[in-house]
Amino acid sequence: MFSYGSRSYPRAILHVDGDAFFAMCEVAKNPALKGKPVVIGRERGIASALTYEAKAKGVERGMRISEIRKICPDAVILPSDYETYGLYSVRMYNIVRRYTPEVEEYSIDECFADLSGLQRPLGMSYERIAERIKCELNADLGITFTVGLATTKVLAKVASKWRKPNGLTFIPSNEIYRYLESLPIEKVWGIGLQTSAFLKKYRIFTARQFVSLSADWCRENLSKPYIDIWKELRGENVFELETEKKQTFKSVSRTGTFSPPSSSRSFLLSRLSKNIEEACAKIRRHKLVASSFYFFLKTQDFRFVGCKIKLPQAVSVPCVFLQALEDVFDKVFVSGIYYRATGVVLEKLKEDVVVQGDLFGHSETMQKMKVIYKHIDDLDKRYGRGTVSLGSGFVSDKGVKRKQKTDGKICVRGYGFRGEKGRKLFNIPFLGEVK
DNA sequence: TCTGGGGTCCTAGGACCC
DNA sequence: TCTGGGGTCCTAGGACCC
Repeated sequence: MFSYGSRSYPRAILHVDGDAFFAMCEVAKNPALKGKPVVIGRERGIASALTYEAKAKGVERGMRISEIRKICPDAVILPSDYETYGLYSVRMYNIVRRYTPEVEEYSIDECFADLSGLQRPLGMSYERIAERIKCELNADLGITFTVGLATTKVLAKVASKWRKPNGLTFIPSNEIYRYLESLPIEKVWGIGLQTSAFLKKYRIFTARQFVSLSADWCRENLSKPYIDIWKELRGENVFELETEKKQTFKSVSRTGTFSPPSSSRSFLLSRLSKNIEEACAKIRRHKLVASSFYFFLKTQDFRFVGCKIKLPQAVSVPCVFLQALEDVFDKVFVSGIYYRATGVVLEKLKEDVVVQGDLFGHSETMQKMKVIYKHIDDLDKRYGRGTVSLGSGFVSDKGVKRKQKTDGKICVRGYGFRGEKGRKLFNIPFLGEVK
C-alpha cells in the first residue's frame, strides 16, 4: 500500500488562478514591460487589471485612468487585447490537461482540475503534482499562477485565495477547520454581501462558524446554493467539475455608460441602437438568433428601468430589435430624468439554422437583411469592428452633428477611402422600410 | 468604494390545465 | 358559479461571479 503521508484527499481538486492575468499576458507578450507598473483598460477609461508593480504604487482596480496618470505617472496604460488573453487561456488549460482530462475551463484566467487517483500512476503526492503544474505554467507561459489544492471546489478556491500572488496552498481534509477559522464569511466563494449580512445577524462572521451551523438550521434559513456551499466547506463534494466545453450562450448583453448623463430621447435611442448592433454582431458571430430581449436605462441615481420585449421570430439583425424598441421606448423613458447608461440583453438564444430556400420562415425583407449583414460581418472582420453601422446610432457618435438626418441609413467608416476621414452615409434604397 | 461590463443560476409566484 | 387540490411552465427579479 502506497502512503504519501497522513495528509488525506478523498478527492483532490485543484484550482488554478492566473495572477493579474490580463496585465501579465501583456508582460509575457512584451518582456520590455517586465517590472513596470502596467495597467489594462485604456479603452474603457478604468483599470480592469494591473500588475503588482502598479498595485504597489497605489493603483487599484476600477480606478479611473486619469487618476492613475496622476498617482503613477510612469504607468504603462494599455487597451485590453482579449484575443491574446484568450490564447494564453487555452495554453493554460492545455498545460493542466497534460496531467488530467478532467479540467473545467471556469473563466479566462481560472480552471479547476480533478487530480483524484493520480498519485499512484504518477508516483507523486497530490501536492507534488500541484507543484509541478504550477511550475510548468510559469515556465511555459511566463506568467505566475496561484494554485490551491483541496477536497472540494469551494475549498480549492479557499486555498488559492489564501496566498497571492504566486501562491501554493494545500488543504487536506484533516486541516479544513484550520483554514476556515479566521476566514471572513464574505470571502467564501458564492457568499456575497447580502448573504453575509444576513448571516452576521446570527453572529456568523467566519467560515468556521458557518460550517458549525446545523443542517436543520441551514435548511430552514438558507436556499439551495448556500446549503451547497455549506456542504462543500465541510468537505462534501456537491459541485462536480464541468469538463464539457462551455456550450452556447444563454444571453448576450451590451451596455454603455456615458458622461455627462443625458435626458435626450434621441441620444438614448442612439446609444441603445449601438448596444443592439454590437450585441447582434456578437450573436451572429456565434451563429445564434434571439427571440426576446430586454433593454434598460440606468438613471443618474443608479436605478434601473427597463422593459422586456418579445419578437415575433428569432433573428439576429438589429433593425428588428430597433423597431420593437421604438414601439415601447416611451413606456420606460421619462423626459426630464437624467440617465447615465443604456443596455440591452438578448435572450432566448438558439442556433441559427440556415434553411436553404426557406420562403416561409422569413419575409423577403428579412432574407435580404440577412444577406446584407453577412457582407457587413465580412467587412467588419476585414477592417475592424464597427466599419459599417446603422445611421440610428449616429447621434451619439463624436464629431457628428446632431441635426444630421441619419436614421434609416447605413454609415461606413472612412478609413481606407483615399485618406478620407470620418464617415460616409449611404442611403441604401430598400432599407427605407427598415427604421 | 462616489460605483464598469458581461455573464449564470435560483426561486417565488402567476398563468394555465386537469 | 363556487370550492378544492395539484401539476407544469414561464417569468421577473435577486444574488453572485469574473
